[in-house]
Amino acid sequence: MFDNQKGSNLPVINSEMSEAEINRMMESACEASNFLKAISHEGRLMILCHLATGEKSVTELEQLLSARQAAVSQQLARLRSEGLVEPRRDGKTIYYSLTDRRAVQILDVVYELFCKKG
Amino acid sequence: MFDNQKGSNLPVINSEMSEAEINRMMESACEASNFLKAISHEGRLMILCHLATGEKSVTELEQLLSARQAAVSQQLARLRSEGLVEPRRDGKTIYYSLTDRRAVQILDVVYELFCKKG
DNA sequence: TCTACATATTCAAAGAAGCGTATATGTGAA
DNA sequence: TTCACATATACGCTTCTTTGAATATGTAGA
Repeated sequence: MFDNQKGSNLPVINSEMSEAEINRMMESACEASNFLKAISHEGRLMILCHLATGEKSVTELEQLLSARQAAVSQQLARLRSEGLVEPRRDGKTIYYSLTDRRAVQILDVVYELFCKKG
Repeated sequence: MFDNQKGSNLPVINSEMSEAEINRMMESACEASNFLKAISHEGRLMILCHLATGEKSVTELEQLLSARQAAVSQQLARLRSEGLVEPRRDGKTIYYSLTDRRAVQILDVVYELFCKKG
């Protein structure tokens, strides 16, 4: 039903692909699934959404998410280790901001698909 | 850095939002994260990619993924329960196809971001 | 220096996810 | 009906993820 004819730009995967091409594809799938795992967590998703409107301190995020300090900090650590966010220290507080355009692009689509529907 | 000024259509989340709006947003985030969890698995991601080129039988998918029957079947069950794929029986074999345009759209972006880069 | 505050890290416990083996279901053909 | 094939499900096991509690680090100010 929703296949390539319908405006998708997805690759055609066929049996003529070389082993090298298959391997590259598997690697990409692995990379992509790690990325998706990083953002497929309600709290982390909300953090990314909030950061999309500009940098926020950890305390601000705690309040916005009604979550505990340790939890938010851990979620930020995960996002940091995936290279999706970046800390900036100003005195005692640390501000986080998005660093990865991929996060923004996916977020855009996700928002479009899950938040704008009736 | 990557905030709304940069072409993103993400919502501005501010303190003037009503509680109802916040709740709706939390619900959407939950729904979205379930969806993302469903596709953030290397095997399921590959299944979706393969189905993007047209329907495939379970046996075909087993071969394409070099995975065992039970594993593929379980992954399909998960995708089915999320409403992302749909089975069609023809005799003894069952063909799966994509049913959710959201999967295709996300896949498109993911492919763009993870497979087309240098 | 000591204290308070903001954030990070560690670690154990709880929970969820994925996998393999075995078994069940459904279908067509003999 | 019986058999073989395609697929699905159940169950136990292992591994990954998330969380809370406690503790550590880093910074500013007294």
